Amino acid sequence: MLTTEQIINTMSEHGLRITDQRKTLAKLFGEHPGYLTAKDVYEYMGQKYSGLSFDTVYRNLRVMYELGVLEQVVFEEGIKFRGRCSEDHHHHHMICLQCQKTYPIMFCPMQLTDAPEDFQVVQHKFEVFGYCGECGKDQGEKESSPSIGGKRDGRV
Amino acid sequence: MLTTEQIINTMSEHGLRITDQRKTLAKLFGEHPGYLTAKDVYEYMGQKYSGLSFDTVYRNLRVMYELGVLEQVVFEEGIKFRGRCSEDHHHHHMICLQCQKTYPIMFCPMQLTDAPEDFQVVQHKFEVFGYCGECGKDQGEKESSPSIGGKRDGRV
DNA sequence: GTCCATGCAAACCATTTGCACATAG
DNA sequence: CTATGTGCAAATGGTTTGCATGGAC
Repeated sequence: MLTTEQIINTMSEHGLRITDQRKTLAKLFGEHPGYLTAKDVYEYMGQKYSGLSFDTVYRNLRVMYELGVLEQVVFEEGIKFRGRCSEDHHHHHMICLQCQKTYPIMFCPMQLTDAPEDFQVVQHKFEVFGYCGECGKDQGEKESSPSIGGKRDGRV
Repeated sequence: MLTTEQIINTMSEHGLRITDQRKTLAKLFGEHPGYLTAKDVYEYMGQKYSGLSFDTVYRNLRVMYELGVLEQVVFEEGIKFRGRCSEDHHHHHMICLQCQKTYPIMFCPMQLTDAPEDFQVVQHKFEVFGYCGECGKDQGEKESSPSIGGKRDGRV
């Protein structure tokens, strides 16, 4: 995953101004390995910036996504963001339903999927959901305070 | 995929009233093999029912989904519906980006994914996107009028 | 006749946009 | 100093809800 500095540098190189809010965003995504919704981010940022507005968060998430420092994934509950994965080789993810951390799976099923007949493959998705070692322990017990907003609803 | 009759019967058995609109919905999903958004459905139904309201469409889609006659999948553009797949064994799908038809993939990559360490797998998603034989031919040319709203934007 | 289904209007939620002021470079 | 970033308010788009009427059984 990109580090806080890498994120800031990329933004700076592309002519974006490094405001205090953006520094905080970079830090958040540079250090937090899981997926966050716009709301999660808003709530987190809100602790530090009292007058914070939702639209600024959205704007920055979008800018960062377009710049390529953030990834965006569609879950059932909505869109979530995380720092871009710096793995270079193609891979997939196991995603923890509680803490939302992701673990790379280097195995890609496409190699083994006999693209049938005349189907022209353009893209594929392979994602595994479950509970990671950390979160597997306290199965459904007390909310074991994940780094940021982790609800154990199991929806995907 | 479920047939029109199977859909209607299931609804009837569960005490739902078979209105004309619901018959049409059943027919739509019984005959159309691809994914449709609520809007697609609304537009299609609108041709036949002039006073149609969006909320009724939503309500019926929801009821049918909860009843299990429809499946629901999250795409980047939003949620889409299709008739429930009648394949009984676990399988995945190849989805045509143009006509939205789906083709089953019986191969499941989970067997081969060495669930690493202590990760407790709960669910997985494996989806392949591309163009099917039919749609592959006229690559990006004129809109070859897919059964219902097929835009070739390739987004997933 | 009873209760569910429908249309309408309004509420709701997430996201986007326009504008004036604040501030990084 | 200038252009970009921000907060505010309002618009937008998709979806849901409350209510009274209409229709299936």
